[in-house]
Amino acid sequence: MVRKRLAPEAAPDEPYLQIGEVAERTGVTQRTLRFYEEKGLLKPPTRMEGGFRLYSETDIQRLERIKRLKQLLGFPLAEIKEMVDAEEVKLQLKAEYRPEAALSQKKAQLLKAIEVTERQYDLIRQKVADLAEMQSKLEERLATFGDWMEQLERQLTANRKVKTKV
Amino acid sequence: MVRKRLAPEAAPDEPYLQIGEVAERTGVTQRTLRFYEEKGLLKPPTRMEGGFRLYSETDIQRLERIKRLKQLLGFPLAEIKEMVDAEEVKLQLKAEYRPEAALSQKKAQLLKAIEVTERQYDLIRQKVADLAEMQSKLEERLATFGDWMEQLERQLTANRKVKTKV
DNA sequence: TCTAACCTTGACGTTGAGGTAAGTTATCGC
DNA sequence: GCGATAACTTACCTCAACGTCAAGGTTAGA
Repeated sequence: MVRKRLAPEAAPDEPYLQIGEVAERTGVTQRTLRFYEEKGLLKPPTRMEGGFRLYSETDIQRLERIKRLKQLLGFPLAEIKEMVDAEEVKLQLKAEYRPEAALSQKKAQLLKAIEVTERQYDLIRQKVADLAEMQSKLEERLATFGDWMEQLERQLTANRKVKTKV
Repeated sequence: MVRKRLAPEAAPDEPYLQIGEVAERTGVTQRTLRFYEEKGLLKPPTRMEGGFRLYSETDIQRLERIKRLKQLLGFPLAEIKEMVDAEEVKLQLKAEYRPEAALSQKKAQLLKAIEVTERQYDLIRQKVADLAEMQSKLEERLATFGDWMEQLERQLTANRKVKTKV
């Protein structure tokens, strides 16, 4: 687990990371990284001559988004993939905002992105609402527990008094 | 899938349901019901003479809570079990609030219930916060998309004008 | 009492999400 | 160019959470 070799510093502009570094920094295993790649959740990163994977900062950001969605929503990876893909459309659009051609095609893409995002949004809104309700119920319950505890305490001290009296 | 026989109407007070009815009404499969029982998520229901399972209304309520937690949190069943069990402690305490003996024992139980509930509460609070943040980000994104769409529309109509002119 | 519909247990299969091990190849510092 | 360390692929394993028969017992209604 000790990392002796330095990260490849050859890259001048962007700092590329090998799989071990990425694993360490993000807390996922190398296996998981390869697995996600296999499943299309992460797109194949660039490689060194010898085939070693080199992850860019954007790759890592995507991974973090995946982690987050997975943890927060608990959905199967296939759905997570869809969601992250939808985000990517946004970046794509922003990137190639130049070419004047194919405007209507761009519109179609944008429409789709909007649709997906809206679905996502509704889903999350619903979940927030449900969870909030659950939260308030738990609050109530904790209050009730507090009351009971007080009562119990009173009864206990009362008992002690009786016993010491006898 | 067609249900021809009526539910057992023999029970005068509480309406007990057979496994098929429960499955139909709750949307889970019979297999899942047996599986949850096996895993301790549902306690063994009462049975008819011949061994047919008979679920009470409270059994079903417990099942619904399980479904809800599973859907909202996406946790493994083992954890869901813990959570639902914690709720049950509450009911237990309420039920046997009579016996004056073993007060301190009751206190211990209550303390544990409080602890578990607090853990649950914190967890959910955190989740709500995270999801709310994600929600607002999605909102932003949708707004941005809207702007882009407007721009696109403008460009498109401009294009059309040019073409018709030529 | 007979039968259609329902239920029982048992056992094996499947899918998702990785873990683990083996054998081989790369990289890097010396 | 060598040795240590890290990565690569391939393949099999695991665990959770059910699905899917198969073979037989139960129940209610005619």
